[in-house]
Amino acid sequence: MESCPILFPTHHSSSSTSFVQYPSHLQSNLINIVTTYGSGSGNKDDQSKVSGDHGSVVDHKPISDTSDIAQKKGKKQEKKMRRPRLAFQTRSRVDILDDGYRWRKYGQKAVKNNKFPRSYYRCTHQDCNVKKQVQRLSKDENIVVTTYEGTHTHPIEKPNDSFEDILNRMQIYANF
DNA sequence: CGGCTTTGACCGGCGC
DNA sequence: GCGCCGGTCAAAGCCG
Repeated sequence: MESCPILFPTHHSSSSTSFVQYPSHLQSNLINIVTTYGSGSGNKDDQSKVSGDHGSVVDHKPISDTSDIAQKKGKKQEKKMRRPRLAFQTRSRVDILDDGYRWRKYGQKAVKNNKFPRSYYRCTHQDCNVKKQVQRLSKDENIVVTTYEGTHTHPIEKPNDSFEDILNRMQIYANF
């Protein structure tokens, strides 16, 4: 996997097709980028009311409006905190890509159509609610799909060559 | 020792 | 209502 610098096109502009070189030490080659928005998945996120009580998780305040009761009937129309979701596929032998941020694994679940489990990570920051999930495709063991959800509210910790630029581009995509 | 991974339980949404 | 399915929690243990 080493010494195979792959280029991937950034298709943000219709005319100019820029390429970003992928460092070989990342042991991964970017294949595809898909940006979606959390319209379907609700932001149930942390209810902070588990049976374990006094969980005192992050004081994540929901976006409860004044007329939340009235909205409860309508619901699922707007709001839902459309946090941007960015998914990109890489051809890599390792699941965890060092993107410069520190992640804490908080779950691992097996999905139906894939024999490989999906890992859930969260950015280890107090105010940073960025999550990401990593999954390896069952069809191609070499393909790893990494999905980012949210936007970092703090600067990157370990700048990583081109990866920072890639992430920066992704943020641009995510915003609009 | 501290931070992180592991792992089963739990929970909410959705479909039957 | 029940069970599947995907996402999260949290106790315990691992590892530098």
